[in-house]
Amino acid sequence: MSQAVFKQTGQSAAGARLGVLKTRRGPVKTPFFMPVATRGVVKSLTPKEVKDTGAQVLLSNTYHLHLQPGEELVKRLGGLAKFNGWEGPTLTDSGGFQVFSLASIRKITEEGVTFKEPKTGDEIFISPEKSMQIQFSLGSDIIMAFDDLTGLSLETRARTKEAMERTHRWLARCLTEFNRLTKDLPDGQKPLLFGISQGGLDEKLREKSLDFVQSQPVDGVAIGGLSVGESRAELHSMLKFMSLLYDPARPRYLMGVGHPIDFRWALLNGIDMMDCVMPTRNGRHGTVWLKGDRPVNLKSLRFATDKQIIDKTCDCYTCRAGYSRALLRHLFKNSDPLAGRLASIHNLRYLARICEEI
RNA sequence: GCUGGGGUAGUGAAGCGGUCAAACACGACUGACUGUAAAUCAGUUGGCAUUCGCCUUCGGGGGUUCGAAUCCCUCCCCCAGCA
Repeated sequence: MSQAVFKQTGQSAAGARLGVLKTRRGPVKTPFFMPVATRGVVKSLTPKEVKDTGAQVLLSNTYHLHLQPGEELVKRLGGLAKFNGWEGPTLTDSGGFQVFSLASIRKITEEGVTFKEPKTGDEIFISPEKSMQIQFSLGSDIIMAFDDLTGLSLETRARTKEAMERTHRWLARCLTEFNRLTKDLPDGQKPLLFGISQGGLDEKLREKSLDFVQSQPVDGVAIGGLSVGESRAELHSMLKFMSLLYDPARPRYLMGVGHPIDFRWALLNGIDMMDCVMPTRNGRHGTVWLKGDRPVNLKSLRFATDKQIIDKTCDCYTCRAGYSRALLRHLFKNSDPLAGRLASIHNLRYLARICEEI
């Protein structure tokens, strides 16, 4: 762990932490939201469009980029930033989420996880070491530990403790490999490494996991294993519980949360950074947020003759440029990709503004 | 005018005597989406009732049959070829 990666600079009137996270591509202001660029780009958007929403950091994915086009190719092309044109820092997820989302095609052993891609027939093995190597080759600025994430169904719930313990063992291996890979880099050029805590909806496990991760020389602490199907009340209650357990000196990253209501709650409970597919996926599917965290589906018939912009209080490109709800509905109904782009921009700006205004 | 093919729910298109309110696709409407197997997925889509169900439909009319979108007669309309 390099010294003073994170510095708290204050607290918002509402109670959110304000601070600065230092990365090798420069400092970023916390709190911040990371748009998801799984395959290297935020679906359908240019880097400039993403940046103009106020985004500072992008999230990309180890698993997907390893499959296609492969980290060696990305490395040869100069790393992610050169490859995709995003000049700010990029955080890469470790492939851990795919242990959960691709549960039906994967097999976990202590050594690592084997995935059998149904589309390509490829068999992919990812271990903690392998995940570090891939992320390092991709040129990630914030590397995530490879974790074992389990769901909430009865049979997976039984695995919560086991998954947490394995995540801890794997974190140790990640650290060793990370140190090996980065030992020759000067301090300012090292990527950061974040550890991930698990524990499901069990407070004791959560506390134990946070304690363990924070005992390790990681640059940041991530909360994994939430937003996997639990109720809002359960999510909020756990976030409140954990808010008293964080190391004040390190950034806290809540993985996968992006519904504005949960987002605000997290910020008011000590979280500094988040990512989520919701603004972009829902945007592409036609749903945008209105002031008050109210989602509306632009495809709905009731917008057919609506001359208003999405939200007159919004300063995103889509709203400033004056695209009416009626036009957006028309574009959605005709499958014009511009519709999803404009809605994604609006939703990304919506979350960025929460960070700026909370 | 002759010969052949065809007219099915918003559209295209199956069905060719009962299990047909009628496959499937598209369209339409509604909903879902939280570290992206997701520009995706689910439900509804004749009327009424919306729980069993009831009613009216497959170009029009008339037959045959216990029973027809499906067979026969007739009329109307489309398409192709020949006059």
